Amino acid sequence: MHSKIKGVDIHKQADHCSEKCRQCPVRDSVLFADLRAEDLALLSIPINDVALQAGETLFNETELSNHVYTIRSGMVKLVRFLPNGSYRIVRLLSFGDLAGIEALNGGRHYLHHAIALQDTVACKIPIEDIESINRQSTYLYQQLTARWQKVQSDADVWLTDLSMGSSKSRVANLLIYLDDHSSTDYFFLPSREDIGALLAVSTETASRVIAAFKRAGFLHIQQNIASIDRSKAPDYLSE
Amino acid sequence: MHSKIKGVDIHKQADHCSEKCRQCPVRDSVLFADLRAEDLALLSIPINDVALQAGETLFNETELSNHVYTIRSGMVKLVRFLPNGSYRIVRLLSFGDLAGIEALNGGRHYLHHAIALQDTVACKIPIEDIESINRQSTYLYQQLTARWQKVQSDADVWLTDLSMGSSKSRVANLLIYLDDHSSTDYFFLPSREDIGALLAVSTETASRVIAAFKRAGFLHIQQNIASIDRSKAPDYLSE
DNA sequence: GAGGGTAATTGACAATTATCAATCTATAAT
DNA sequence: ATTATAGATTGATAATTGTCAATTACCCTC
Repeated sequence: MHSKIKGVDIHKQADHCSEKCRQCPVRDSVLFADLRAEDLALLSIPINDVALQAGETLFNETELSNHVYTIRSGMVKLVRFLPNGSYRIVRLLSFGDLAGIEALNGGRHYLHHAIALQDTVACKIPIEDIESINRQSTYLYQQLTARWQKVQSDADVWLTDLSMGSSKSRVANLLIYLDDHSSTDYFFLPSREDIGALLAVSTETASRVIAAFKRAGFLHIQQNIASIDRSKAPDYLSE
Repeated sequence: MHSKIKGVDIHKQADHCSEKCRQCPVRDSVLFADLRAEDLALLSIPINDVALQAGETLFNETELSNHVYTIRSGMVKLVRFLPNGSYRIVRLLSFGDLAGIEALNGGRHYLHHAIALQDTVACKIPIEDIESINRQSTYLYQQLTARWQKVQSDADVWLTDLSMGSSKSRVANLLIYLDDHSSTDYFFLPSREDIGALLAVSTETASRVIAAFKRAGFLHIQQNIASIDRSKAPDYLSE
């Protein structure tokens, strides 16, 4: 596990949000997509971008949950540590996802550790802003419900495609998942240790299967950049 | 898999909801807990109870999602079928949980099959009612957010306690989960096939572990009624 | 370019689990 | 009570996966 230092805010000083959000390049697909201009004006508390390098922590399970984070680029893993010291990655978040959504339920702290898998930029939104908008209008609720809904369906994918079946089918499903969630024809391949924690298999098993997929021509790797040839996908998917 | 017929409505005729909900014995802990009397009066569409026997279906994945269901007693399994014919139980719902919560996101159909594990009573609530209340007041949002939040934390439990580690630790964690979610000192023990689908292990493995726990005195069974002696819990929990 | 350190790969073996099959048990119907 | 039936248990074996260890590949710094 490599949980390095906390990511630093790009914009150190307070920064009135409305103008920034109106110009946000991903506004159409993120949390405030449906907000009218007058709703945006309600935001008085600064919204800052956070840039993380691979391995840096977005938030810890124990820390006060005063913000949610919209992922603008990159990828974040949500990690849960177990009493015996092992850990599991329970979800991956990418473009448009909300990290720390549980903060909206009034809890004191987060449910996971959120750690960047690769270089990541996130928009840090104070909970107070969300609640302030919610008091004045109902436009956010539809967006928030959609995010919650995605949490559920992502969890279902994890439980059915990535947590059962043989190690080969799990790894194959993970590669397809990563490829599907990439906007390019290649994607970032996590370390073998992370793949193990993603799929609940040992690091060595993850390595063996990845190596076999490379030999079979199903997977190609250059550095951490990978691509798959679906025509050579193994036929035991979902086994 | 035994997915029998659809459960029948207890109250066949339309039934104005407000009076009924005010008298609902579980109102304090279910969806409408925070509603004031004048909000309850907004409910014009009938809300009916549904009684299911073990094995009966509450809803299918393919059916139109026009209702959510508050579980008032009993237990429901959420099942996802895989392309290859196998299936997995991705969650268990009991007292106070909302089944079909994904209907609130405007989708056409449900994400799972919901099947009663034991005799179950649920309160069938039209989506239109929820939306109608939401247009007039914000009291429901806090309740709904809490339910979504529970979906997330339940999924985390599934992924960490019930989907990784040895089969023995998974079964032990399941027994503790079932015991914790029971209001009595005993609980309903699912069939070995269902335990297998819950934990992503084979039916035979589930049977072997259950039998071993019985021999060890950790688990006691009479019919489908089970209880555990935590002092005899195996020490490899969360392994 | 050389060296150091971390991650990945591979091997050998042990442990766990799935699979196939048989037997046993409990429940319901006759 | 008897029998039929489905579920539970158990056995034997094969397949998969984990574990421990060694080796190799790769990246980063100097």
